[in-house]
Order: sequence, then C-alpha cells, then structure tokens
Amino acid sequence: MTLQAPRDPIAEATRQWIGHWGKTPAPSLQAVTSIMRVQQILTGHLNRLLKPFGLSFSRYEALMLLYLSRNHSLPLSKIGERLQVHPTSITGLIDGLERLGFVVRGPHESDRRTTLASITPAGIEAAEAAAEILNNARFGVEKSSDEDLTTLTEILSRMREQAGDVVEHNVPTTSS
Amino acid sequence: MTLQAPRDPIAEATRQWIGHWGKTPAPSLQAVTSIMRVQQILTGHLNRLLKPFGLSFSRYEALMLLYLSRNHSLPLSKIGERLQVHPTSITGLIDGLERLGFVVRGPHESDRRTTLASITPAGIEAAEAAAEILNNARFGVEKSSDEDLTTLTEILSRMREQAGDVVEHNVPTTSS
DNA sequence: GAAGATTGATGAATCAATCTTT
DNA sequence: AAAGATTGATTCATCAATCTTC
Repeated sequence: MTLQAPRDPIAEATRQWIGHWGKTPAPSLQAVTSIMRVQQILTGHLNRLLKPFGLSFSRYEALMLLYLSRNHSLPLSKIGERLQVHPTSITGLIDGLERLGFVVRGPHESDRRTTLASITPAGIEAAEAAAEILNNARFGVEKSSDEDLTTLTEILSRMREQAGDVVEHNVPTTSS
Repeated sequence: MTLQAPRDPIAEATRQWIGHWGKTPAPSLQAVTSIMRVQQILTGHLNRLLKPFGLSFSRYEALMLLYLSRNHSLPLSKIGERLQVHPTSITGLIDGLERLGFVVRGPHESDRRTTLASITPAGIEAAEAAAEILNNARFGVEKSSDEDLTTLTEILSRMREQAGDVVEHNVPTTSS
C-alpha cells in the first residue's frame, strides 16, 4: 500500500525533511508549519464570517477595541500598541473603517500630534452584530474541546513569553 | 495595585470581553488570538533569518519543495497544492524566485498548459544554506520543549482535520 | 466545459523616509 | 531628539476575470 491519494502537506514536508537531513528539527518544523496553516485556515474562516459587514478580522479587532474603550475613542498609537502592529497598518485599518462609516478621525484635545479614532453609531451596530456572529461561531474553533483550547493557549503563551512578548499569567478563563 | 505598566494584549482583550459579555467564548477567543499573534511573531522572526538570502518564509517553502523534488522541478499547480495557496500566489512566489535567479520557468513535456518551475544551481545553494540556518534556529521555536511542540502539533492537527484539511495520522516524529 | 496559469484588483503586513508637534 | 502619523515601496494572501490548452 504505497498509494495514498490525498496528501497531508505537513506530513509530506516532514517526511521529505527527514529523508534528507535525518530527524533533527522535525518537532519544531511540524509545529511551525502547523501554526502557519491553522492561522491561514482560521483567517479565511473568520473573514468569510465578517464579510457581510465589510469587515475583516483585523478591522474587527480594531473596531472592537474602540467599542470597548471608555469614550468609544482611542489615539491611533494606542490601537497599534494593543494590536501589536506597525503604525502604517493602523493608518490603513482606520482608513478602511472610516470608508465604511464605522469610525471617524478627530483631533486630540491637548496633543496636536495625535489623532483620535472614534466609533460611530453605525460602527457600534456593526461591532455588536459582528461580535455576536463570532461569538456564536466560537471564533471558528467550535469543534475543539475547551481542554484543547486551554492547552493551546498555555503553550502559545510560553512561546510569546520566550519571544519577548509581554505575557500576563493567571489570565481569566471560563474555569477560574 | 491597579497599575501594571506593560500590558498583555491578549489578556487585556479577554478581560474586556468578559466585562461586556460574560465569560462565554473566552477559551476560543484566547486560543484564536494567541495563534494569530504567535504566527505574526514567528513569521517576522523567520523572515529576518532568511532576509540575507533574499528569501521570505513563503519563498523558502516553495524553494524547498523544488529542492526536495525528484527532478528539482515541479508544475506550478503541484506547488500550489502542496503549499495550500491559490494559483495567484504561486505565480508571484515563482516570479520572485526567478528574479533572484533561484528558479527558472520551463515548458512541460506533454501538457502545454502547465509550466514547470526548476531550481537552479544558485537556488540549490541558497536552499541548503537557508535550511541550515532555519535548522540551527529550530525554526524560531528553539526555546520550546519537544513536548510542547508535539502537543501543539497534535492539537493543531485536530483543528486542521475538523476544518476539512487533509490530515495524516501517525506522522513521523523524533520519538517514533 | 474544465484545467493550468496569468493579470488586475483589494486587504493586510512590513520597512524606510518624511512631516508636524512636542 | 523623540513621538505620532502619514506616504510610498515591497511581499503575500485572496478573488474575479481572462487566455490557452486539454
């Protein structure tokens, strides 16, 4: 039985790597390619769910940040800090949200360098509707057990920490 | 003690979500945002490692596929299938590798629709050097334990499977 | 008609360089 | 000089539409 019609790309890559270099980095290779692939699948899924609103997952994250913020508005720099993306990306993200009428730009009271992004009534509506959709879909991982999800988060937190990302411990979960 | 200078974006998002909607989807929210963030960190890290060669991780994957293939050449469609990306992306990827002199396009023997990508001597050199770099860096996750990496791969495999991705079981690892 | 590849569009991420304000 | 934001360039992903070949 050498024939196996549909191939698992990750298994195949591992097999070939081992065939050439021995088994040296196989666990890391598999883990990394798995992360890349799952992220790709998840992003596609979430973007499909959000498409009716004109949102992507990135836009959703930015919009949600504004929705949950004290005055329904934040400096762009703050958004970049929280989303951990470059200032350039924030400019583009807010441009898109502004085009949709979900956000407006405004001046900061005291510091004329900073611009404030504020969520509009239409933005609030979209944020709530989109949140409900994603909530009901359990963010695209509804078929995974809570145990798997928790374990996953723990391992990935350790990775983030080791990469220099700021990580809090004892983060609230459903079970605590 | 309400002050905590550096914030963990994922913990913060979880906290705010719970504050507004109760604890409903917290495990999935955390898992998904963690995957997104780690993928982002990893991609940045790997791209930095590969930059001296003119490669990105995507280009590296395509180049590696050619390097490991029987005749050092593959139809573009085959590459897309193995990398699980759209034909358009393959066109762009091969364009970039061709510009670097690592790959050349050629005709297929029997089917004039398909174009063949073949790795060049320079491409082979780059592939081997890049593979050694990534190998030594354990693909950017050198600080994670093999146990964490294996568990991670298992959970992500289940996710891929549930998402309809082809998944083989009993994939070779260091310990089997 | 379907398969293989390309082109043109959009979205999102990065970097380097620039501009204003502090 | 440093902080905040923007513009322009590049890379990678997607989709829709097109073109050639099967």
